[in-house]
Amino acid sequence: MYNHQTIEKKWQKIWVETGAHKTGVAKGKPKYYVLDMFPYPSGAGLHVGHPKGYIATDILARLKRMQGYNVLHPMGWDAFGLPAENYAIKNKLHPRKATEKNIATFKKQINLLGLSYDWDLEISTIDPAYYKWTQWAFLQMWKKGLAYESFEPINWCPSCKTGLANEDLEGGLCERCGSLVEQKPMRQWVLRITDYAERLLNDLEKLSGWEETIKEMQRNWIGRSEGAEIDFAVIGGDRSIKVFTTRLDTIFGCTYIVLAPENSLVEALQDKIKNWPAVKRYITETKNKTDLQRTDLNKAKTGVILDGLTAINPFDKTAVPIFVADYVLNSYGTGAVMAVPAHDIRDFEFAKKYGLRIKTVILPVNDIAQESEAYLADGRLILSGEFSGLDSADARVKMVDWLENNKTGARKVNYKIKDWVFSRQRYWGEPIPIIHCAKCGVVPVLESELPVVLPEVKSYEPTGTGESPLAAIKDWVNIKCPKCGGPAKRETNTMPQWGGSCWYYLRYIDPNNNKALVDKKLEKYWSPVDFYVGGAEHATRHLIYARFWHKFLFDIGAVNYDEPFTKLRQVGLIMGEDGRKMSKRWGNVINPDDIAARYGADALRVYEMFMGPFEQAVNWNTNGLTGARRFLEKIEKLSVTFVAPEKEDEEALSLLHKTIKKVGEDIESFNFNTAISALMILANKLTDYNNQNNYSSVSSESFFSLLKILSPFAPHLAEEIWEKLGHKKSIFKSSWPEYDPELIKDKTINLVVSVNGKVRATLEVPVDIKEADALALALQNANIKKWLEGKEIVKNIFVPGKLLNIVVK
RNA sequence: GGUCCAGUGGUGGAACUGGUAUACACGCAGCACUUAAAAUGCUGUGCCGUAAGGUAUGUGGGUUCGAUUCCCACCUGGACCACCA
Repeated sequence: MYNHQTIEKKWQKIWVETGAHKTGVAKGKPKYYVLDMFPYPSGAGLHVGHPKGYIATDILARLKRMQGYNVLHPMGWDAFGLPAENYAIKNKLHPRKATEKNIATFKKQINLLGLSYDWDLEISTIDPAYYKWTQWAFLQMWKKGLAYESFEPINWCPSCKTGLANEDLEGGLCERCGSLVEQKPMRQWVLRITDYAERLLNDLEKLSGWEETIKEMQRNWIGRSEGAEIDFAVIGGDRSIKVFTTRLDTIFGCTYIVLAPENSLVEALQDKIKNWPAVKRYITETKNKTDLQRTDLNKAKTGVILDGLTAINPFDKTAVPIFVADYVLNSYGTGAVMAVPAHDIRDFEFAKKYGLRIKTVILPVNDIAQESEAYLADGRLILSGEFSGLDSADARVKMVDWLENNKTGARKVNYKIKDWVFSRQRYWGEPIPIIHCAKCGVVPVLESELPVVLPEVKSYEPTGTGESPLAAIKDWVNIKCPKCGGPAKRETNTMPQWGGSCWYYLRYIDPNNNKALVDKKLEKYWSPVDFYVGGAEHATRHLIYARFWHKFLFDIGAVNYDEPFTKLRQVGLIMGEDGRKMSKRWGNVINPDDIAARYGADALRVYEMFMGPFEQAVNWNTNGLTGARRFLEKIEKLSVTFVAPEKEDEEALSLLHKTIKKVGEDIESFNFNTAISALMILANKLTDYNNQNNYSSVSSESFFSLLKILSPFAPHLAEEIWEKLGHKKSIFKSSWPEYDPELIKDKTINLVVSVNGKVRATLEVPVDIKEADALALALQNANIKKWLEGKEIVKNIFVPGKLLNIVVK
């Protein structure tokens, strides 16, 4: 038994006093940048699930330091944003006070676990010296035309009283508070992330260190589709209708056109709509629907015809009716579609309901088409003029050529990703550094005037007016125009939380730089982040936003690399013992402080890494901790009872070297569970030997190697034993042991002998045994003889070093 | 509906590139130590069977000397997206 409380307190104190975790910058050493996604310091504090990723990166950081790297391993706070602000409002505390308090709690909890962060580099997004550069980057985007004002309807959360980006929704609900999100037209700042869509997509190919699942999620989110934009001339109107389609091969089956209710063409027809009360009513009804109601897949499709208007199919010149229907989204493509009911489920459903014509123009090449539903797959074209007889894929190419030759359409690529709604009508965020002048319009704040500091307000609750609470501070809002000197007003919207987290990993490199976003020499040394770890929930938000921001910084020459994160791993959640997410609501929260106090931080670290594969969600099980604790005690006991042998035991020594190899490899590949399992097997072996002999199996040098490979997992205990065994300098100043390739080679193996694929014997033989010798040995084996009796040997399969399979009949 | 992932003992899980399935740990049972309990140590532990042996990686097929691993179909669960034309 060891007293974890004494040991852990002691070493945590020593590490601080000796500056053990200061970032190394020794010359001639390679660099390694290990980073956690920095947390929002919410009011609830940490539960045992939060540190899982931090423990993993800590193990990696400690390994890399011992391997002789200069390691950058920092931590900071994503402290602006709705959660912090909502917490502050609820608890009647100023957001800054609340945030500071939460940061203190988080930091205390993190430090209990013996994590080796360099706290000298700590940053916080709410620090004006930090957000100066968030604002600076925004201004650079504005200069390049990537930040613009828009008046389109956007997602509006009536409870948080702010506009939200598409990425902030979960199934039509506000991701923060769960309220039904409305569509509300309002002025807002938007970042043109769509300009980067192609690069964000293509450069995923470069990211071989990312898990395929995350890349796939980003591909889906960006949602690239190739197709054609087609002009349909309108009879009875002065404008043509543009539609986007990926299925140009089906155009001869187009029997009507549908416009989204918000389509600008519908607006342009205002005069006519006056005479169409049904249309007017339909549009009003649609506007009153929430996004959730509108996109409910179960509801029947509705729509209304634009009487008297027809559109002309450029291919066959047929006239088709035009409808307005809310199953068409204005935000995608042109907000208008050519409806091909025979080959699209949605159009099929709509056509059935309104009795519209269904014209089949694609026949399956092999199967038989069913008449009761739309045929969606590719096939062979019929009733399609000169294109009849072609296969779909071929037809799409020829038909788009035809469109371009006839100037009635063109090739077109569309993306699902939308521009990033970047303003929030809330207090707790970075002020957008823009001034509105009555004469000059939008004027940027001078770079020399940055940061625009978030002023103190009396009431920081959201107003719901489309302005943030900042609008109420007259002497802050009213300002002279930097261009003409006339009266002007500051922008009162603030940035979303995702702004500050787009570039924080650069700030750690150079946390006090007030002259530039980052010193380029330092950035060149440390960038990119070698290993990045965080939750899967950031796959399509933070990780897309940060890649976009970083590419922009690269384009303006502020950084040297165009992808910020080389390797990326996601942490699997730790669920409650009941299998539900840990939450106050279910009363299943396990607090890391309690566990560390009772079982020790080292046991907690070992247990969390041993629970299962790193990426996978696992249920917490306090019983499982005893296994981790027993393992640590076994090691401690080995150290206390250590007696150096005259000669090392060969088997134990070989196992040690195999374990050194495995643990090093497993840490780098994040297979912590198998690394710990290997350490346990080694500890068990050494313990067994000690129990059977009066001395230990390996030399003290070898035992030190065991301590070293244990140390990233259980740093406190490893330090303590290391010191007790006579070392003056920290174990983390020692170097990671090398395994001896000769020692890990097996001299003999257990050769499996099977008859017809069933194992009948295992023979201990030299590793390099030849087939003939193996067969001769096998044929002498009594059990094998029994199975071969009366049978004829057809052939033998021999896998050197593994098995011999005798096939009989 | 789309995209992706997974399914192995009572439980968490392991198994390299197709080559001894169930490593390691929890739990459980028995034993030792103890006045007793806890702790610790030892032994056992997929299922059927006294054993020999048989059988087992969601289900059903296939390829193979040999399949948890590869292929096809289905069932179940999860993640993300979702009227994206």
